[in-house]
Amino acid sequence: MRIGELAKRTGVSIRSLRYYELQGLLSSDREENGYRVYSELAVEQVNTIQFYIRLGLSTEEIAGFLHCVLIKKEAFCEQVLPVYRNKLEQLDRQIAQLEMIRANLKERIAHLQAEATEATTQ
Amino acid sequence: MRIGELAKRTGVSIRSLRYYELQGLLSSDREENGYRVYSELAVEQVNTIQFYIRLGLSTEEIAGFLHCVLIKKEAFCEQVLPVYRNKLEQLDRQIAQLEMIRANLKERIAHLQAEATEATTQ
DNA sequence: GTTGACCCTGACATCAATGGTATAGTTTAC
DNA sequence: GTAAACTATACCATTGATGTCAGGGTCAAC
Repeated sequence: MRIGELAKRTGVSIRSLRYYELQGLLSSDREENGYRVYSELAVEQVNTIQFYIRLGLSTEEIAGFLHCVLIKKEAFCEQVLPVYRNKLEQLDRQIAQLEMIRANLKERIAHLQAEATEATTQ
Repeated sequence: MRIGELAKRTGVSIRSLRYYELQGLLSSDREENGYRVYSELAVEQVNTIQFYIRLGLSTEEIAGFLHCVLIKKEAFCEQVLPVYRNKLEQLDRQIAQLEMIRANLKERIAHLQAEATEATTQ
């Protein structure tokens, strides 16, 4: 199939498919006219890429293990777990930071509301 | 004082001070030679800007109420509370999304570890 | 009169994935 | 044989605050 069909069947834009290729996540053969040609497997492959992207991984991180995952089961790809653990730590730090900001913000709001009430009751 | 001294006294880079000016957060007089000149008040003003930035607000959001906050108490600036509430909602959404990703990731990790144990005990 | 420490503006780079646009060649359907 | 639909590459834009560099003034001390 050509890129337009792959885009339709995966729900991923043509633009993104070409980007994945540039990032080494997806390969294609070419017709004589230069058009990209994909096998049926490409559909599953793009779905797999999307799965990892939704898991919060960057294309670069995915590139580190995608090839292995496509030919073996994920559990047999030793590259996967470190990436997962790394991302989890990163996520924990991000969430902690956002929660700290959130707490500060709530405190400010409560403070402002208290002052407003005070002004009203005076 | 000139920009270098303001930078030292606030811990904010010269680059950022000029950026704040561009965003309308900070103003300066100029010497005849074009050098920026700041009053003592600028130190506190920059600290105030930093305070809001650490609270997760963008320079654009800060610009919406900074002028008022600098001359009145925050509680008397009606522009502040909506920005806070808005940011809080946004933060809640962000955190919820990250936590969903985190949960998925933990599940994947647990799954992989279970498979690894299985393989060992076989 | 020169060195070094300041200051100025303007512009590009960063990070990441995606959208959009321009220009041009190819295929398909009528 | 032509119009519509598809594909190709190449490039710019987005987001936001900051770093960094280029090229050039200014000023003080020696």
